[in-house]
Amino acid sequence: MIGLLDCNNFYVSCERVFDPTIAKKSVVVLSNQDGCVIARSNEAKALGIEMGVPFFQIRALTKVEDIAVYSSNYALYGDMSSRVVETVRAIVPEVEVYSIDEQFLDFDTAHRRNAADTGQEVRTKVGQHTGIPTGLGIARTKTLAKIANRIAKKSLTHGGIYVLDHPQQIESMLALIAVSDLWGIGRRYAKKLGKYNVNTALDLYRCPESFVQQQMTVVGLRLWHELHGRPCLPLEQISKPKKNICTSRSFQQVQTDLPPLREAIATHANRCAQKLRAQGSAANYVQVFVQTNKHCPEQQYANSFTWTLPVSSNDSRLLIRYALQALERIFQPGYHYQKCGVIVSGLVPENAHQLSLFEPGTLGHTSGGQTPAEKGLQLMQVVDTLNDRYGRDKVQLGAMMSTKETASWRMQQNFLSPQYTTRFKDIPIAWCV
DNA sequence: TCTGGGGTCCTAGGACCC
DNA sequence: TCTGGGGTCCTAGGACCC
Repeated sequence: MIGLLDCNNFYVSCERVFDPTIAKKSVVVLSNQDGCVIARSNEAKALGIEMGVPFFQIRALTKVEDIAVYSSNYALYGDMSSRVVETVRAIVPEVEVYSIDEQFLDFDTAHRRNAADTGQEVRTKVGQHTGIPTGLGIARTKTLAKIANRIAKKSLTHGGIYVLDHPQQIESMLALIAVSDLWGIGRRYAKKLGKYNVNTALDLYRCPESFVQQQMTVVGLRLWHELHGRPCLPLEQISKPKKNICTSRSFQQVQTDLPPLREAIATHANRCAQKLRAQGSAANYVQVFVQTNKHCPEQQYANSFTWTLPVSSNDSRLLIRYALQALERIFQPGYHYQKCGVIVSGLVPENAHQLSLFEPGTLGHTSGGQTPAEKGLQLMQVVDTLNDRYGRDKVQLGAMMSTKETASWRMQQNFLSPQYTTRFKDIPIAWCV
């Protein structure tokens, strides 16, 4: 049996753990730039606040209804997520961390009592150790576990846990679920299936296999088998290294000049390099993109440029250099830029990268010393160690740093909670920087 | 008139997830 | 005035190989 453990209203719950005064209040958490609502307490949902609604549309309501509003605090949520996973693993070792607030649990290899009892123990311990409430669905496949989890959360009578196993029980539950609510059915497929009068999960369950394959390819076929209790999606305990890494942000205010864009791109390129080093990868391609605000009626512009690096790299200095050259190629004066970003791709293991024939030091000069690439890697390791200990970007490159004139691109976070679990990193080490 | 039979790699576009 | 930021997989078609 497979379990899906899902943290209830995760970001809201994290904020509540450290501020009990909002335990009973309506709470919302906003996306970056305080743009959209991305998490809501049950009370906020009851007020009709939808997922993804722009904040400005509900700002008045938050005043009237005395709703607590938070900017997203990913340092806090990431840390709390790790604590939840740690607690779960102590009871059920075979775990797939699916997202920041969801894990799949393999109850079969846990060699425990029945899944429901073990699951209840997991929920209790997570609550005790972290203060985060959870819902748990248990079934024979991941897709059915997702459904069971929905039932566990929606229905108060099941106390946050639900086991979905008997065929008749599965069919009667599938009849109550819209096909669009299935894991793997998005807007497009829901619309397409609707044309064939396939509206509930049970309708899809009863479709012929050939129809599903024809209309939804092999992805849909897997979903269909999973609904019938035949696992097609294995538990993936070891997270695979990412194949692309992207860092992008909207600006606090639209930007028209090159200098603040250079600063933003340098900052994003550095973050990409950090993420690469964290997973032990190096990139072969660096892509930079810029875009204007598509919600505005004014003249639009969006463009990107991709460099192929001479050697694969995760050196912040090299990635910044290429990223800035890419920016120079696509920057056009006269536009109101709203967003920019850096994508690195063609990722390879950092220790297996292909040396360039022309890279200095790679031919005939390596006997006694290190190549520049090796030296660079060491330097980056030192920087990472310092920043890990003293806080993000305590040591940084000049290209990332702002002057008074260029700082207006940086993020808006008007409702940020304290770094409750990582606060010591805020202690400045100014003289070291 | 007829015009083989395999492959690989890359990219763009479409679909989905949180 | 104000509208997030990441990712994955699959398929079709084109270029190219022997």
